[in-house]
Amino acid sequence: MASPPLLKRKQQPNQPYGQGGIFGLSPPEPAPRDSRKRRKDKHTWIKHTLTPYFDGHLWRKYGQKVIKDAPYPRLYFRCSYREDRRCLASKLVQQMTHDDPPLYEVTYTYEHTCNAAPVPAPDVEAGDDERPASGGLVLSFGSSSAGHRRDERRTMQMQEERQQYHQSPSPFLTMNLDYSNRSQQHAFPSSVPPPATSCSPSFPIVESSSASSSTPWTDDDDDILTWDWDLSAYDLDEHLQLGDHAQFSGSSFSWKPDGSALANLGMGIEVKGVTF
DNA sequence: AGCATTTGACCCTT
DNA sequence: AAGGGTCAAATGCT
Repeated sequence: MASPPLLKRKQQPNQPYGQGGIFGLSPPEPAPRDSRKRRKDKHTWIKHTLTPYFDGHLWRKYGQKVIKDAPYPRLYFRCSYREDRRCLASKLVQQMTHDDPPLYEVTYTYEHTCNAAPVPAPDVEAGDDERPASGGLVLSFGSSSAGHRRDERRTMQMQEERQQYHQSPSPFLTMNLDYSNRSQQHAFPSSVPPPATSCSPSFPIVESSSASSSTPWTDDDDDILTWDWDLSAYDLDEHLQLGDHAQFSGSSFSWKPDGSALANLGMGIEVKGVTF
């Protein structure tokens, strides 16, 4: 039996996206009647990342479109709290390279007003696919408890993450942020596995913590340092989000007698590692 | 059954 | 007119 035709409700002329905006929401600005300037008026910022679906916010996909001269489709997301909390934050994700892992350009529009998580800092990025200089360290922000998807996807992501770190010419320091006290979840396109997740808190996502228990980090792979952090203790996500890869150089962190460590990330950010 | 995602149509901007 | 952004019914998943 043939599929019934898709009948789309026509919108009223002179009322773009319905009266009062999408889903009856008013735009954040006083809605000037010169609607032709609407798109330009949007507050947007661009970020390059290797993990575009994993920034500490809960997104809902609402569209996908093939863009002319772009090798990959563009994915459209908006905040899942759009209706509940009148949050107009949205983002579009465009894969830029076919590298492994690929680099994505994420364009954010409007900051989150849902109070679910801070907005990303555009100055902390993946560095446009530039690998850190030799001798530098990379902080890779992953989540240990953000999702609720299938185990097989977790496994796939695990492999993806491993690949990512193995390909780096310089050491990685992986910070596993503990989001167990948050209600955040993350949206992923079906074709892209989500980052390693667990319903239980504080599981490392890259390398197992099978090494000595005397230190909070493991070094069971020559170039990888894995280290769990308790995000709830810091306002770290004011500056860095899940999936961000922030580079900092030099020996700017030190151990403390109690097993914790202090890391100066620059940019005025100082974080203290905790044992687990 | 409820919710999220998919996908073609519609509409706006350039 | 072309390209891009969003809508919303259909579909899929849990």
